[in-house]
Amino acid sequence: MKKIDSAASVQQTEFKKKRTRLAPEVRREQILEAALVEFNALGFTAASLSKIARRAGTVKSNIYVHFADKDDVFETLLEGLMARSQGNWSRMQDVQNAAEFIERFIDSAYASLTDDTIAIARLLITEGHRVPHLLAKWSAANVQARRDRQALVDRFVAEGKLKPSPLTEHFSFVMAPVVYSAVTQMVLGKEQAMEEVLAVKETHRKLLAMLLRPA
Amino acid sequence: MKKIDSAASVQQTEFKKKRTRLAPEVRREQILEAALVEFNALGFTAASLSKIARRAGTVKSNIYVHFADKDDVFETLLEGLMARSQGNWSRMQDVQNAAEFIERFIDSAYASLTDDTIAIARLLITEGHRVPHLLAKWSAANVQARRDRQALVDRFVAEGKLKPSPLTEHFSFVMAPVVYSAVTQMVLGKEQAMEEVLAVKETHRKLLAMLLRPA
Amino acid sequence: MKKIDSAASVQQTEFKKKRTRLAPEVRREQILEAALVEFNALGFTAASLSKIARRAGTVKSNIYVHFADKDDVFETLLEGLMARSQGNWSRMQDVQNAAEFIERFIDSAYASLTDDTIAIARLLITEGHRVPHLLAKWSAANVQARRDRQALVDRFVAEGKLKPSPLTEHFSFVMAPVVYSAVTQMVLGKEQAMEEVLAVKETHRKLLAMLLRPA
Amino acid sequence: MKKIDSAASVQQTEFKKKRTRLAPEVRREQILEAALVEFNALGFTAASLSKIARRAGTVKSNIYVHFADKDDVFETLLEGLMARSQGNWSRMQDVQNAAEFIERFIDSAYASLTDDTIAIARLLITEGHRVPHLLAKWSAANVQARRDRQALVDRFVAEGKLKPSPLTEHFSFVMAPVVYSAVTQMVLGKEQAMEEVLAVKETHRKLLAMLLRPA
DNA sequence: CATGAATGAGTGTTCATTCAT
DNA sequence: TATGAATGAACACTCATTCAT
Repeated sequence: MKKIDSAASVQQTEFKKKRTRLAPEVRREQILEAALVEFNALGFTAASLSKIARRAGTVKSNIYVHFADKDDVFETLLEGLMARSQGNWSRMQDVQNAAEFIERFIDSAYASLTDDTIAIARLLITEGHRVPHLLAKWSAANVQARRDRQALVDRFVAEGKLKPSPLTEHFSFVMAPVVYSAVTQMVLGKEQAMEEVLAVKETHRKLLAMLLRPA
Repeated sequence: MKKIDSAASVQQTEFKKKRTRLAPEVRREQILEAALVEFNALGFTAASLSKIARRAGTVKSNIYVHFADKDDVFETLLEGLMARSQGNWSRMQDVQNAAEFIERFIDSAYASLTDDTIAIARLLITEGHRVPHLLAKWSAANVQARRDRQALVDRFVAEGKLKPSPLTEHFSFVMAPVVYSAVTQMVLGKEQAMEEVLAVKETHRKLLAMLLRPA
Repeated sequence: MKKIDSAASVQQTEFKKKRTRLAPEVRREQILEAALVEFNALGFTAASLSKIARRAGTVKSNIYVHFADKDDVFETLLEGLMARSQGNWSRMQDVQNAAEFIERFIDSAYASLTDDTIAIARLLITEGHRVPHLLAKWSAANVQARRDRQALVDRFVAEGKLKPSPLTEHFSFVMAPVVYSAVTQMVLGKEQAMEEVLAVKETHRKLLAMLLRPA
Repeated sequence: MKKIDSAASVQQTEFKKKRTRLAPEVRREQILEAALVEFNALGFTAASLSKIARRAGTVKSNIYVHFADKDDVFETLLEGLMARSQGNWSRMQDVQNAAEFIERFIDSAYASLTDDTIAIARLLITEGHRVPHLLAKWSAANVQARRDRQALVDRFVAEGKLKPSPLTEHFSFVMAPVVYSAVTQMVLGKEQAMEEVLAVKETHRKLLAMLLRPA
């Protein structure tokens, strides 16, 4: 069985590190950071605590000082990522017209395709079933966010800022090309996907202009 | 560590099955079928050959009679799935007008969101890095397919059957809502995703009508 | 923490043994034999499967081919020992008089203080709570055996072969010095306990003569 | 592997206790008390210092302030128990006759079957090999005690208070039913053993009356 | 082609013990 | 004296893989 390495495997310095004592929050953060890399590269099962520990500059057993078990590391990680990755729609509240709306949306939506977001998305797809409660939470948060955005759009439509269309009626649809871009990145890698993602982004922008701008 | 079970766990028949000798192709197929279920439910690493074997009605070591190793099972599986899952665009060659084009596209695209397709997509996302050569192959095939479709669309546009727009210029964009639907199914499960998927499909249909129908 | 070795620790021959394939019953028996030694010397928790395996001439993982887990090894072992260690009272059925009764009883009772019996007794005391169902089974078997013996004694008393006394009325009491001897062996070891055990045996014999012989 | 819990598991108070500084002797005693419970319930190896510490209201590492290591805790504990558990034969010095002798003996012997005594007995049986020096010490003390009692009995016999018999000649034999009762308690638990223990006690009393009362 | 015994490398987890504060 | 972070050595258990039958 070919072994798949965790992307850039950890340095194998021969020096025996002295035991370094860190504040728990610091250690936790380091471990979570390492866990993100490993879980994301290999998935939950294939990722090993020893490697995570080594990447975090400590040893396996020390992980158990800070987390209950492997699941706990995973859940804590995913929870943190989720909290951080709440889309930022507050900036859309006060747009003046469709052009501005589109510009802000496209910019922030495609800017959110960072490594972290891709990571969390991938983990949700591949390992979401492991943490149904988190999934439920995330799902609920998403439903709410979607509702908020829909309300916002409805208001803009009522105010005549946006043109009504099937899109404004079911506005979560607007995320489809963003998700599509994310998936492309997941499968092909950031580099390989770049070209297509940029093309998608531009097409997305143009189509929104067509669809949303009042006559 | 919580164990995640392979959905409906394998029958535990108490009878000791006599050794049954099958034609190699049959056994291979049985094993691949079982492998699909397990790999899809658990991912490559977490899936175990014993369970696959049991599900296929044989024993672990017999897998090695038919495949080189676990990777080989996985690759063979993915290769087969890919071959089978080539979208069917041949039926679009002879459409007479935009309405027909849209209808056929929407129908076949959303009909392709079967368990199998979702399975392969998920495996590509989660374990694609394991089989870079397959990924490359699949990627190349996709690029070609995209090109073909683009050519088709270009022709229809030239023939006046479809209205030119940013969408017709970058037609792979049209797959975004389908991919979005697939991802929704992956994350939420078929049941939970149903509603949103149907809504997306309808919105998709309506928007295509707006965008593609010549004036 | 001082390590306590399993009595005579296993030979450390440097030769890499070829893999030897044995009939499952043979392997099982070898493993159980080794397990008896280790469990008896160290107790359940302190005994390790690797050592048991090494002592049995195989490797840890092979134990899992033949047993479900450590508990299974333990239970199977204890069950086997119990089955084998049923006291042999059948020979007492046809004694002609008190002298013969006493002789046979003393002989067989103290002859039963073998290493195996001591081992099982010790395991019952130290680890019995681990296998409540076995304990219950053993307890039930003992109750029954005690009843049988009591009935036998009652008959002999009725026949005038034995003199009635508080002892004949509650005959399980007769085992007390045997258990006492067993415990002495457990605590002091066979060698150290020998003297006391022999003295107990003789005193036991004499007292039984006093108590059971009809006037 | 089933986990065996320490009977009534330790309180899980959520409050973070402030560090409380105690006089060393107090802490030691608390730790030993907790250790008795845990060692007795689980045996030496299976008992864990963290649980002992938690039960003692402190933390694992604090144990090392008061004891050298786990073995030290165990030895200290056993030593203390041994010192405390010396049978009380001083009250037998001045008995006037066999009846009184028997009464006092039976009462104090069976009264000694407390949880503590059972605990120490069990620990001696299960873990005695861990502390050979203590075992030797205990053994020597026992030999001496036995000799003292024998001397006492010899005197009573000479004084005509007790009737000579094989029992008076090898008087340690008299402890056999007590040990038997202890073992019954160990194996079956206090509750389950009660009935048999009481019966043994009465039979013991009656037999002593028969054997020791001068004609 | 089929099987099940055998095995080494690995995993998550626990635990006694150390150390700096 | 008290604490909690750190660590290495173990352990039970799993699994892909091999091999003899």
